[in-house]
Amino acid sequence: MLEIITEQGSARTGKLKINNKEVETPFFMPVVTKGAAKFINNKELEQIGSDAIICNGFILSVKPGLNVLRKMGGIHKFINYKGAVFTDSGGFQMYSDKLLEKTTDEGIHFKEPFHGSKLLITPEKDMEMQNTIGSDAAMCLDDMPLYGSDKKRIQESVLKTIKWAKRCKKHHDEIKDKQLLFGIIQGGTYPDLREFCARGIVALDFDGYAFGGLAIGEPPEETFKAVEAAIKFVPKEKPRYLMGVGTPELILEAVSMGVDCFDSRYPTMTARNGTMFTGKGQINIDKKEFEYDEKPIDEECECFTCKNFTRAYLHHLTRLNEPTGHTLKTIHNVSWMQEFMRRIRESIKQGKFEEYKKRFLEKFT
RNA sequence: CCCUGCUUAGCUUAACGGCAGAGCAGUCGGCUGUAAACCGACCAGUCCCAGUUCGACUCUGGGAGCAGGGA
Repeated sequence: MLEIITEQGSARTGKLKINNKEVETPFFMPVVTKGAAKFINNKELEQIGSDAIICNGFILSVKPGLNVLRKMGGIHKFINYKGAVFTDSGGFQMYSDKLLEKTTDEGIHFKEPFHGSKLLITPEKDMEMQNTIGSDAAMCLDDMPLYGSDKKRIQESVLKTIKWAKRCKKHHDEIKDKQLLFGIIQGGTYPDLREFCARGIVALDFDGYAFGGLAIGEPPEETFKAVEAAIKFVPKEKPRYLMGVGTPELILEAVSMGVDCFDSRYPTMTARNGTMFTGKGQINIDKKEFEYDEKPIDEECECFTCKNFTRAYLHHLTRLNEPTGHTLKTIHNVSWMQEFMRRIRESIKQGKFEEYKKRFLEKFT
């Protein structure tokens, strides 16, 4: 479970122990939806300091399917990754109108991603799925409303999310396994609904708590308002997970509010599109100004890409849309992000988090 | 010197005589629990000069440039 080592204000650093894996908090999980992040393999993810990743239980249960996962000895062995594996429930895939058919009280009716046939995911099935996959931490099936939904819809989502969480918890308890189960708190950007949902979810006593349905287009102040409204009701000794976040700025702010855990496709997706993290802010390597630039992406970065290749070369590869370029860019962004998390943890341990945050934000424009 | 063909945005090209469009390149944004090496915006054009016509990238005449062929 979570062992808190140092606290500074609401920010804390600690160790999350799951299934004899140990992950220092706060940490960032690269998104490994189908068992592979794009343009970077799982060994590379390990090597550059990703102690945890998140896969998608729903997608994996469709392909390669649960039989393969079972026969291949579970997710860790199958994808050859030693760190902690979280799985997402598939609730987020409601966000894709290509996948979503409808939701009922029973569960989510999906269109099967590869053939389009209909597929009902219930909380119970979802628990079986994620447990068969063998992840270290599973997520409850939640009802994820689109950004901009009216309050009535968010209210409905909160009630459904709590109801499903109850069924998830009950079924997960029956399975009897070391796998952790996280409850997800919805509520859009309405503080009262966030509070209501947090109380309802926390009452069910999960191993960890996630804030869902955020960072989907709302302004950052709204994101934080929502987290703030909910996080007060989450027990201190339980890990808190802000799903889908994100950018360095958002992570810093969330850490100072007491969040321990993040995941986002942001570093890998933006890398492919040319956006590179540096200590001075983001740059787009696709721009002509880097054509003759002999510097590494970030002069203070120690990653494989920065130690070996110039901006000019990465610019060139990007222009030609070369897969190797995408790989090198992805390695940089993920490495940079993991180094960023290390520095956050270090600064909390030294009681200098607020100074670190301030200094970072001054330079990161 | 003669004959033939061609000329539309930086490049490759659309448009019965009826609103000059597109792809690539370029510039600028965006990307946040990934069926997304993506999405959006902007920039920019009829080789030149006359003529016919309500109206010309399109038809006629002249010129320039390029390519091929013949002396």
